[in-house]
Amino acid sequence: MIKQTQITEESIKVFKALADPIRLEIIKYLSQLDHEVSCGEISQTMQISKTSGSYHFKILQEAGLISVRKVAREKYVILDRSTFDRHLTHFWQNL
Amino acid sequence: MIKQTQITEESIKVFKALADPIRLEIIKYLSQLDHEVSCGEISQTMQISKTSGSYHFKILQEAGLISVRKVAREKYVILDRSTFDRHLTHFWQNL
DNA sequence: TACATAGTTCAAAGATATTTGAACTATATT
DNA sequence: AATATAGTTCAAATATCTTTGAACTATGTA
Repeated sequence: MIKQTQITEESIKVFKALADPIRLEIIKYLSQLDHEVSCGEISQTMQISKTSGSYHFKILQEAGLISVRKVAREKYVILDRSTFDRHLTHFWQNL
Repeated sequence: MIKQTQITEESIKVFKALADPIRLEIIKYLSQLDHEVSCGEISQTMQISKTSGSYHFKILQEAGLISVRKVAREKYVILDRSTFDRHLTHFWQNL
């Protein structure tokens, strides 16, 4: 029995998360590195304030597009490609 | 020479267009029928006002997700699957 | 011609999303 | 202990998105 995704809040969250230039740049950056990066490093690279960074990471995380690992003071993020697959690559199957 | 899509207004428009429950329902409906449908029929099916329908169709059209053919008084819409392919199925290639 | 139908446009109102700086928590360093 | 660093939270300001109804254009029909 294969789980069929509906048009859920989940899909909407994913597309909303993708519908912003800063967040797409973050995703692009993460996809090029393909390893964990600290939030601070990304904020610096994107030239955004830490507050703004924190906001965008929360949106990305709640959409399931990144996963987060906390190490002491720092937070490391990495793409969760399975979420991209589910909602983008397999868009028609899940509609 | 293959054209490389940037993180452009175009991508943002597509994701913004997808980030709304009504528009996702419209897309779902169109994908099931797979033929031209009038705007009025969709508005009725979705139970939205014609003004609201007109607004959402414009968003979808400007994102390139539907194409439109005008026949006298009526407007017929159909999905443009190539845009979905470009931005969803081939998301990573175009990033 | 008079009326109906399909869809658009406009501006106002309401709802959401984003940015900002200040204050905060928690950890690290001297 | 004192200071610095990484990140969060909050509320206010701003920007953007969506809905609404009224007025509109264009076409079809009696």
